[in-house]
Amino acid sequence: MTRSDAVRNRERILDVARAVLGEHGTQASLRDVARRAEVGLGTLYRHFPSRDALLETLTRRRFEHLTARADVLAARAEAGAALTGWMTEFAYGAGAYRGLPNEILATLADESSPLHPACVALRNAAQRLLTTAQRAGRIRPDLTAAELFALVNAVGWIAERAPELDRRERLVELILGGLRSHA
Amino acid sequence: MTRSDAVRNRERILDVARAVLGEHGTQASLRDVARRAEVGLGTLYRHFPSRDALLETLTRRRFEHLTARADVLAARAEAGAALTGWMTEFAYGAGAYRGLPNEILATLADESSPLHPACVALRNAAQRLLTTAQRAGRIRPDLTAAELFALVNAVGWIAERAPELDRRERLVELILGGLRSHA
DNA sequence: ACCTGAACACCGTTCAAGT
DNA sequence: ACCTGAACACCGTTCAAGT
Repeated sequence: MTRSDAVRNRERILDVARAVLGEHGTQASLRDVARRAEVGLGTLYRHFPSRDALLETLTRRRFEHLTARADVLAARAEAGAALTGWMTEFAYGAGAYRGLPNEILATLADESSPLHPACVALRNAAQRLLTTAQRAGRIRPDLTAAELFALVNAVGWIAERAPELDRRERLVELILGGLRSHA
Repeated sequence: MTRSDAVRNRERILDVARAVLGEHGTQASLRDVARRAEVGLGTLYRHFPSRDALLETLTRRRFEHLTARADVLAARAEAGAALTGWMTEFAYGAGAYRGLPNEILATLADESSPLHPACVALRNAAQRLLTTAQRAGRIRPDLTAAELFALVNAVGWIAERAPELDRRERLVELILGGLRSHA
């Protein structure tokens, strides 16, 4: 049986973590989180043994939503529009915390991370949308899911460090349409 | 007159820094650099008051070369090919140290950094190539230099954390040509 | 069953003391 | 004119001691 003070601490940590990571990004001080949650440092580590474990809990819902959205869009929209829409939603969602696009791409290559499965699920969602769009002849057939996934994360990466480039749909459109003139 | 031990220390620090940053990227421990250079920690800080100051010295030549290359390519090649070539060279050059694309984009918004002028020069070089390519009708006229510069840095960013995506020319081609099918 | 904070091994940065 | 390393204020992570 989990003690009531334990569940209360867990909630406090998560609430504070959301605020602190929202302010300082994924590299925020975990000590600071423990302090502001008025909880011993060991308590934070007991509930979340690593930064990625905490991040996994904070982003789980959002990631699951994005994974599900891929299939919803694929069912409702035309293949090209579905991919465009998902890329935009993903670029905004993955930018929830500064440093998250970085974390996602890094975690994809780190099987030991508790965040790994969620990232793989996201990449697989991109893969399904991509295959459909390619079958419909809307996306170049040589594009791989790894490339697509890297590029859409790059959109989030760019947006978070160039204030004048924060409109994700614009960057998504540039990448989908290319930089060349089609006159 | 600068003392001979001072110039020797400076060289030692730079040699070691090249190795350490090559191994651990731009976030490498400066303490580690001082230790391996067999130099007091204060000596490192005397020669390079900040991480960016050290980085500026380490990358100056490379950045100047890339800035100059923009004009060489513009003079020799057709406008579209010049831009493609420069983007590829830039993506490889900016990836000299892990974390450098990140640093470049961040520094562009930080006027107080000793690395700032070099980054502005690079962005201006991109601007010149872009304008020429747009006048020649090869690149979409609504693309801004900030967008182009962010995207080419993103190529380096992607390449350094996705081992299977390390061929910069492929990523440059995807961004220039777009993801859509042109069948 | 869980909480706590001291302890350990790191960091970047500054600066008084030395040569 | 320059070098040195202790000192300060941080950090992530672990773990013996407590309730």
